[in-house]
Amino acid sequence: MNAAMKEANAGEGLTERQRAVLEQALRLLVDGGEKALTTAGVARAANCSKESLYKWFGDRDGLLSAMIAFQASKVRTLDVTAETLDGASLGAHLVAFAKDLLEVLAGDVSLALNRLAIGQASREGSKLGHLLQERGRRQIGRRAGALLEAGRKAGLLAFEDAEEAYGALYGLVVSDWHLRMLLGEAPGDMKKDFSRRAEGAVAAFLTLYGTKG
Amino acid sequence: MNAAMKEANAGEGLTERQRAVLEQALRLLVDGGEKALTTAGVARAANCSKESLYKWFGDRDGLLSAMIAFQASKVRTLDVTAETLDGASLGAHLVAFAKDLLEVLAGDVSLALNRLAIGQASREGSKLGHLLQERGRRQIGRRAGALLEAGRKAGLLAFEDAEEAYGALYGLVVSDWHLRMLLGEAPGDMKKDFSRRAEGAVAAFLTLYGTKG
DNA sequence: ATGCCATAGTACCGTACGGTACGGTTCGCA
DNA sequence: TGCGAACCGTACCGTACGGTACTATGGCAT
Repeated sequence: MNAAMKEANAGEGLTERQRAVLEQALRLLVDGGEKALTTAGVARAANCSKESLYKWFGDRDGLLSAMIAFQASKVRTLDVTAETLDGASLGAHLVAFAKDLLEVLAGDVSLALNRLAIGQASREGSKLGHLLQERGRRQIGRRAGALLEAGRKAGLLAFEDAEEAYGALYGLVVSDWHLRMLLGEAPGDMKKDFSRRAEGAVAAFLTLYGTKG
Repeated sequence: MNAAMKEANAGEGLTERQRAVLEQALRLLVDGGEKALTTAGVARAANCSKESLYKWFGDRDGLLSAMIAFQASKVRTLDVTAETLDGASLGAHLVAFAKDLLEVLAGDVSLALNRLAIGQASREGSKLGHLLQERGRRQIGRRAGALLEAGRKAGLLAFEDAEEAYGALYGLVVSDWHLRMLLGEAPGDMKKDFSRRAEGAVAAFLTLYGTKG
């Protein structure tokens, strides 16, 4: 594996070593929160030197940004193939999307990064917040947008503003669960309800935007 | 004003002086985030001594908890009088509730306290998170619950699980706006849409749970 | 007047963190 | 084999914060 290969398959301009370091940093963040994410701690956990951290990422904020970008680069939302949709398959796709959304939001890495970005949102013009928004929400929003658009093209959904319809779907699926998990409510207690919750939310969404009613 | 009076009209066991100090602490938090909320900074801003802070609130976490409890004690949700509801007044009440909800969530003190609690959620068993949840959400949830129950008693709403119906209303109203504001998106850009948003959400909610359709 | 209590202001201490500098080691390459 | 780059481990520095101690001051009751 030459240098070009190393740089290529990361999705970002990162070497394997740097990705391994970011992985350890994420682990630290998940386990102990932002307070545990010290430069010395990352260096110790990843068996690298602080000097290398500063050389690679500039400063602590650069490390945080790199962690967000790295995590986002790992979560690739596979685009739905534009197959022919009928009522049942649209419903199934929507339920699958809803479950995935809940699973992603309840993931410990996602929760930790959201907590990190929110905690830093007051200062620094919320740079991390915008990064997280851009890298995370845009991706999953596109998948939903494509799905909704396909449903409309197939005559199964009726809406004028796709953004509004997506907002309704998101709200029905997530409600205040995300905030509650961010505030510390154990996700473990909730995960068993994800399926039921996703199905109920999709049923309500189809009542609002489906053409069958 | 005697000592008993001082203690009485706060809603918490706080003297006027202590409430004034907490007010300054909230101001500091709103302006500069958690990083700006140092014991020395609070003492300087409130013209009090650090020793008094520790005497009154124990330690820094006690100060944070007191800030949350104090702020919650200020926001009293006036319970709706159980008047006779018709379709129009129920809709108006729901829209008013939705607007209030959005206004509260977009308030800078609310955002700052939520950011604070979320930032500390990883460690300490999320004590602040539970406190915020208990003091804030329960209040507004009760108001919504009473309203929904009144609507059902009047034959205007149909639902089996009030919690589920409330979750749908909340999701339709808030969607991901709260998270976006927590991540730093300027609330100023959104506030002008609150009315339209509240009305649309209530219309969708009535489509789902109203008895007219 | 006098003693008591609460509190402001300040000085102080220990610690922990961000960031830098330096010696020693490994590895690729000529 | 020798050289240089990258990097690890550690030591170091300045700063800032949480928390404590001490003094001074003003009000209040006896």
